Order: sequence, then structure tokens, then C-alpha cells
Amino acid sequence: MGKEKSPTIKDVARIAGVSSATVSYVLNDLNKVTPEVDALVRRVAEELGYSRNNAARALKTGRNNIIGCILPTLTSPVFPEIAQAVQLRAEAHGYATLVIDSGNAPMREERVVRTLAKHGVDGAVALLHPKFKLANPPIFPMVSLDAKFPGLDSVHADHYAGGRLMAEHAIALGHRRVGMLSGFQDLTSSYERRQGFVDAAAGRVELVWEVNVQLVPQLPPEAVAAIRRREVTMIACVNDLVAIAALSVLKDSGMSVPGDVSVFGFDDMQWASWPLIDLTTIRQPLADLGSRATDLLIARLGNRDLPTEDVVLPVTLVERGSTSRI
Amino acid sequence: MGKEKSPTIKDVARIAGVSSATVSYVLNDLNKVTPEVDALVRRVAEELGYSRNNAARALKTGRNNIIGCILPTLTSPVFPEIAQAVQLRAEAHGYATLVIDSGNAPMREERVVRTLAKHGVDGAVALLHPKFKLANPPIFPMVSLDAKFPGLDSVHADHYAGGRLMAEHAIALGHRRVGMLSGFQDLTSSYERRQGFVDAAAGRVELVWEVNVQLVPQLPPEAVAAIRRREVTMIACVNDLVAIAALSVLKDSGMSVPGDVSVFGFDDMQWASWPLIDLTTIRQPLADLGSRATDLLIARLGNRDLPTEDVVLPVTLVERGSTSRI
DNA sequence: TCAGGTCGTTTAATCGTGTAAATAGATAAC
DNA sequence: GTTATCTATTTACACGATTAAACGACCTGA
Repeated sequence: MGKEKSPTIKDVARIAGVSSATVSYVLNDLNKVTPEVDALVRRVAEELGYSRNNAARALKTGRNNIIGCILPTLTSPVFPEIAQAVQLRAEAHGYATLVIDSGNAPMREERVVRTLAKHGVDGAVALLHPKFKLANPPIFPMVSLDAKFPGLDSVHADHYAGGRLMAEHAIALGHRRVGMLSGFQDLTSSYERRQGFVDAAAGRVELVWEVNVQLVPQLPPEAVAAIRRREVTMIACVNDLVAIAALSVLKDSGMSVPGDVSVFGFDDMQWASWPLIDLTTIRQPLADLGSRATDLLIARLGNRDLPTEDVVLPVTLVERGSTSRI
Repeated sequence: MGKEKSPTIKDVARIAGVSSATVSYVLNDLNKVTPEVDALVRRVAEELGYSRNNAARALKTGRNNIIGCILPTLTSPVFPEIAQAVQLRAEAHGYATLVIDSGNAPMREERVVRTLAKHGVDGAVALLHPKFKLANPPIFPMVSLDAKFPGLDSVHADHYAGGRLMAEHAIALGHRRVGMLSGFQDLTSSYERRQGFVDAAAGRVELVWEVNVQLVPQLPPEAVAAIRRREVTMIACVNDLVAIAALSVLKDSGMSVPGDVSVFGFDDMQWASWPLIDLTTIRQPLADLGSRATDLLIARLGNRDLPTEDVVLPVTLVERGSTSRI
């Protein structure tokens, strides 16, 4: 039971009777060697259970084959789905993923970026606060999730179209008086969702009240009060988490859903389909978001001079039990 | 705007007028240099914005300062809380965390371990399926989460005590006829939760029916049928996710909670406290689990010859609205 | 005075790869 | 038959850090 050092490229070379350079060429698919040597080297490498030392490769090439994935938090119903997709996709490209949660504070985001840099990520997929200040020059390439970001590639769902879809569905169901729990408007996605709704609703639906709320499952007193005034037949929410908070208040107040009031969410997070919740919502393709962002990032790692690209993914209406015709 | 190479230890050495070895000693806190030189080197490093090249360090030392965190899935209410804690703790120790989801299949777990090895993690915190086969010799140290694992350090909640707590609370509330949705018994935590309950219930509570279910929020037909037979005053569930599925079935069947039947969960996942759900449950300290496991792992990385250690964390009863006195 | 000890610093080797440049061997050109 | 051209392979160095060993300056005690 000796000190089993894991085999190096030199061990492979020695046993195969070639030089280490040849082995390197083979293992990097550089097509520089004859088929016989190629096969021989691969066989020997396989037999020895050789696996490349990433640290050495990183040192030489300056690339670590690691990307970062910065999300506001992991304890949320939506972000882990994105993280999962990023990871899967990155793995397919031969990259590992450092998932890291920023706590949704722009200040902490900047620290997180430095942390990632310290650990040598080649780039990152990030859901950033709009106030985030991009370092200049950028430490590593990033792809912005969920919103355009000046100077970065981005991938996001069509929040504006989603807002319109909500309004149109509300109209189709006969709702004329709607209350809105919108997110704070400094967040691009919250802004666009609201704007889409308002534009499509104009002249056809009255926005009886509106409260800006945090994207968490607890509502501020004004929101609770507004709901309890019973002035509307539908409550349109900036996302599913907020919608669930609204459902809670309604239940507490003895109002039935969708009998007394319909509730509309946004995101289609995993739990929206649970029978206890059963929320009508606008679905954004979370996994696609992650995969596309990862592809974009990897493409950019290959060529930093590409023009920045903004990918917009379509959203869809998912009708469940929390809404009904008036 | 030239090619700004980030400064190396040699740059620092040159500018500070010392050798690179000295810089290395200073930056690794090895207390080998005079205070003046120490201060000088630190100042120069700071001014240059020097940051150590991890790849080079890893190559030389064989340690990457990265740990893995293997979890069955990220899209679950409980695991991300663990991941978050692991990450935070690892960061405090100067380690980055590669969170990776194994899809809960023992086969995939083995692949995941190889993936982590390929990316050079120094060790991992892992929630493993009991059938997982540990490589021999182990590729890197691991700490088992949620259950003891032969040959590994472990950290887990006291599932058995939790089971007893459930039974005792049921008894205190006057319940005598209980149905149980238990998990499959090959999973240690599911087994112990059930065993604790059964032991404490013996002679005082009748287990009217029991169905083994997957740990997901959908129930198999037998379970639905059992619930609809209305033979019990309480349903004890292997975890909160299953409890929520039970709540759904009860709602569908027109039974009120806790009026007609009480429901008891296990885990105290984040959403158990939402007013819509409001689940009485046994709380396991998820964040502590993650932190303790990380500490254990880091300790082991420092000294591989330590005897393996099993840490058991206490659970607590969290009483909410889904249970009541009969 | 000089052998021996301390202490702070430097020298130099090393980790495992990637890759530019050198080389050898075969083929083609004339 | 000599030279030029190409191709497959090897040589040799660099990447940026760590660290054992060497070193020189200073101190100490007989």
C-alpha cells in the first residue's frame, strides 16, 4: 500500500514509449499524430487511469474550466432551477460551476465577483442588481440573467409580453377591476412586467390599487389593507411568491379563491402547481434561461470580441385554479 | 491600454526589493520575517492589487482549496439551505464550494464523485444514498450528511428522537388512531424517523394504516385511498413535502385540517411556515448540519488520521396550525 | 579567537502541463 | 543525387507558486 501518486502525462509517455508532448497533443485532440500513435496513447492513458491535472493546465493556459453562477439566493423556488441548468450545461462543455449566492445586495455582489476571481473562474452567469457596478476593465466575462445589462451578454424572459398576457387573460375572463402587487420598479423585470400589464390593460381594465412590495412571501400592511378592502375581482402579482402571500391574506380574511377574487402569479415556480396552491401564472422557462446563458458565456470565453448579444425567451400562460371567469 | 498581466509574486518581490520566497512566507503567515519586511511586503502587495494564483499554488501543494457539496437535488425546499451553510462556512475557511446535484441515484453519485475529483476538489460534504459504494482507496475525504456512513465522518439530525417527539406530541393532543406516510425504509433517516415514532407510540397509539411513499409532493393511489377512508385523527408524515401532498388530498376530499384530521410533518422546510400551509413539524437544524459538516471536513483535510466522528444534532417540535387537540 | 547557534533571507528545484522551436525522416522536385 | 518541402515527433522552457536547503550576518560562550 504505497503512496499511489496519480499518473502524470509523463508516466503515460514513458509507458507508451513516446514523448510527453505527443501525449499532450493526443489528449487535446490537436490532430498532430498518426492514427496508430494516437490509439496507443489513448489506450495507455485509459489503462493507467490517467486524468489530467487541472491545476497544471490552468497554470499554463490561464484557463481554469470553471464558471461562476451568481444568484441572489439559493433558498428560493426559482433560482435553483436556473443553477441546475447552468451546471448541467457547463458540465457538458467540460466546465465546473461555482454556484454562489450574493444575498441580493449590490455591495455583496461586488465582493462575490472578487471571490470568484480569487478562485479563478473563467467567467460567470449572474443575476445582478441593476445598481451593480461593473469593474473596468472587467475581471472576467459575464452573462446577465433576467435583464439586459450594459456591456454584457444577457438572457431573459420576455417580461413585458408576460405582463401583457396577464392583462389580456384578465380581460378575457371578464375582470374589470384589478389590484396589483408590483415589485419595486428599480428591478428591470418587475418594471417590465408591470409596464406590459399596464399597456395592455389601458382603457379596458381599471387598476384600482397598486402596492410595491418586496419579492418575498410576506406582505406589508398597506398591501394587506388593500386586499381587505375587497374592491377588486383580481389581484395581479409580480411573482408567484407574492401571489402566495396574497393567497394567505385572502384565506385569513375569509375570502375564497377564485370565488371572491382571482389571483395571478408570475414565474411558474415549482410549487405553483401544488394542489394547495394551484396558481394561475405566467411561466418563464427557467431551465432554458440557464442553459442559454451558459452557452453564451462559453461562446464568449472562446472569443471575447463577439458583439454582445441579448436573448429574449418567450413566456406562456399557465391556467390553474386561482383564476376564474367573473 | 496594454495587456495588463495581473501581478505575480515576483513582481511584488522585485518592487519590494526582496526575494519571492520572502513574499511567499509573508503571504502565508509563516512568521519567518521581520516585522518591517512583513509590513513592506504586505503594503506592496496591496498596492499592486496582487492576488495569489490558485492554480500555481494548487499545482505545487496538491491542494485546491475547493470542496464539493453533493446533494440529491437543488430544487427542493431543504437542500439549498444546507448548501448555503456549507458555502458560507467553506468561504470562511478560505475554500470555494462546488455544489453539485446527484439526482439521488447511487450510480450517478459515483459519477459525480469522479467529476469532482477531475475538478480537483480536496474533499466533499455529501448526502449519499446508502447503497453508494465508496471507492477504495477513497479519492478524497468525505463527510456524510443526514446519516452515518461506514468509514466516513457524519453529521445528521436526531431522526429517531424526532420520531419519538412526533408520537409524544400526538399522544399529548389526545390522538389514538394515527395513519402514517413513511418513507421507503432503505433510507436511514426515513427508517429512524419511523422507528422513533413506533417505539414511542407502542401501546398508546394505534398505527391504523401505513404507506411507504417517495419523498415528493405527490402521493400514490394507496396513500390517497387510505387518507380518504377517514379512519384516523392524525396523519404522521416522513417529511414536510409528503405532508403537503397529504394536505392537498385532504383539501380535495373536503376534509378540514386540523378539524377533521391533524397533519404532522418533518424537517421544517422554509415553506412549512407559510400561512397557506402552516404545518406542525419537527425541525431539523439544516444550516447547522451544513456548517458542522464543513468544519468536520476541513478538520479532516488537515489531518487524515483522525478517528471518524459522528455528530448528532437535536431536533425540536414546531407547533403550528395543522394539528390540534382531538 | 573561533566553533557553534540563531535568525532572516535567498537560491534553486519542483509541481504537471502546453506549446514554440528544433529535429529527424520521408517524400518530392529537378 | 542533391536539395527543398513536408510531416511526425521530440526537446526544452515557461507558467506562478511553495519550500527544503544554503547562506551570511550576528551573537554567544569557553
